Order: sequence, then structure tokens, then C-alpha cells
Amino acid sequence: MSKLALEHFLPYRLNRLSSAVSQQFRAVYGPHHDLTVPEWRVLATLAQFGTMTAKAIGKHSSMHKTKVSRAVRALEERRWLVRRESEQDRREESLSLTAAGLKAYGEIVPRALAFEAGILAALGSHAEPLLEALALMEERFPVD
Amino acid sequence: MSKLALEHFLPYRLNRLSSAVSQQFRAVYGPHHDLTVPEWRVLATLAQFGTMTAKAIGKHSSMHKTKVSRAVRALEERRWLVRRESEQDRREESLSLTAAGLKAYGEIVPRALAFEAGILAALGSHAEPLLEALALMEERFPVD
DNA sequence: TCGAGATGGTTGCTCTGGTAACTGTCGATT
DNA sequence: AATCGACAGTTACCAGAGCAACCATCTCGA
Repeated sequence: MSKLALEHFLPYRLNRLSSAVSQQFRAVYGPHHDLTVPEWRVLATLAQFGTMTAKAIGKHSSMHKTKVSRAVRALEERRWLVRRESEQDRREESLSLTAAGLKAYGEIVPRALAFEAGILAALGSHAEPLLEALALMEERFPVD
Repeated sequence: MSKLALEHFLPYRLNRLSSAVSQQFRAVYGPHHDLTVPEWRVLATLAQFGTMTAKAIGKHSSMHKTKVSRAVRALEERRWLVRRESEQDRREESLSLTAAGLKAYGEIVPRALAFEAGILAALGSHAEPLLEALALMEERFPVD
């Protein structure tokens, strides 16, 4: 009977690695240790694109709408984000970061980039091939 | 102010990819669609090493002991696994697969290997570099 | 020998996240 | 204008997972 070594099995390895990286990445939030991953994604997306709807955030950051909804509320309570009812379509709301939100983002980004740079540097010449392979796999496993 | 494009950010990409792969992998369980990831890991580990304790399973498959405990109970209820109290140390129990458990494993493994082979084939010449880079990152982000 | 700490495993509490159902709004067809 | 299906966003409910407390057992030292 054919066997399988779990520790060499690709889905398992990806899962493990992804959790470990996310885990370590939490340290990057620095003084904002209580930030969750969904909150970070909403923050990053809004900082990247400016005002946008919850739907658009979900699409760009591959998050389920309930996840987005909850992260938005949390950031709103933190006063990092404000909602404004859209005028053309009152079903949706325009979300944007406050000055405090942008400030926090500005504090986190350099650390996030340094974190990523650290990993890539450790990979050395293996970094570029890894990124290419990742891109190929992303094509094979598209968003939903 | 420096910015960051979430869709190019390594931790985000790893997370997304890992979820998508795990998601697709569920189809591989075939007729056993209700199997969970922890249950699959326990099954695979026991098939790989034969009789062992819950502690050892957790260590090998990077799972928290409560996750192992619950997966073991689920497999036991399915009659895919039996517990036997260890004689030397009555705190631990020797776990092993039943014939039914081995049979299910035997059905899943070829599909799992084919699934993995499909991914690697699609990567073509990028497969080998990817695996090397993965190994390097696993060193950098060791199991707890 | 007995008491204290360590260890394998289980369970209660709590938090996170997805599904499905709901609300309010829009657009199109009548 | 009224109605119906589509759609943005929220929420109730449930499953999964980690933390901490717990139980039973073992080990080591006084």
C-alpha cells in the first residue's frame, strides 16, 4: 500500500508555514498587539486605495463579508475608520481611515516591510524563484 | 509615507494560498467528505508510524493537544482507531488504526498524492526551487 | 514512604469565522 | 406607481480551536 509522509506533504507544509508566519507577524503590530488579521487587512486595504465600500475591501483582501463587517466595526470603535452613507446608493457605505488610522498604519508599515524583507533576505537566491512559484500557484488556486 | 500592497505581501499571500489549497484538498477525501483536517492528520500520522501516543501525534503533526484529543475521539467513534492503555505508563494510551481506518487511508492516499503531483506538475521547472525555498522557510519558522 | 512537582490527556470557557436568514435599498418590468 | 428579484451589509446560530484548569498517574527527593 502506498504511503504518504505528512511532513513532506505540500498542503500540510503550506498550512504550517502560513500559520507560523502569521503568528510571527503579530509581533510586527508592535504597540497595537490586539489588532487581528482581518483588522490589519482592512486597514491596509483602505490605506492603499482610500475610500471604498466593504464589498470592495472584501474582494481585494479575500475576506468573507461577515469578516469584513466585524473588522470594520472594530476599527470604527477604535476611531481608526469612519463610515459615511453613500449618496448614490444608500445600501452601501463609504469607508475611510481617520487620521488616527493612518497614523497607526504609518507605524506598522515599515515594520511589516522589514519583516518581509527579512524573510526574503534569508532566502537569498531562493527568493525570486519562490515568488515566481507562488504566482503560478495563485493562478491555479484563484480567489473563490 | 511608505505604502504596502496587500496583494503582494508575503504573509497575506501564504495565508490565501494555504487556505485555497486546503479547501481544494477537501475534495480529495472523496466519499469521506466530513473528515476534518485534524482527523486527516491523525489518520496519516498513525498510518505512517503505526501505534503511538496522542502526544507523539501532536508533535509530529504540529497540532495542539486539544486538537489531537478531539480528532482522536472522532476517529474512535468512526471505528477507525482504537485506544489501548499503555502498561508501562498508565497516563498515556497507545493509539492505532483499525482495519477500517487503514482501508480509508488506503483510499485517500493515492488521491492525495495525485493532488500534490498535479500541483507540482503545473509548476513544472518551478517545483524544485519552490520546495527548496519552503524548506528554508520552515527552518526559519520552526515548530513552536 | 510520602509529598511535591511534572506529565498525558480531557474538558469548560471563550473567541473567531462561516452559513444562512434578515433588513433596507435599488433597478427593472409591468 | 407597484412589485419582484438582486444586492450591501448585519446578525443569530453553530462548528472549530486555543487557553487554562483539571484529573490521574508517574517520578524524584527528603
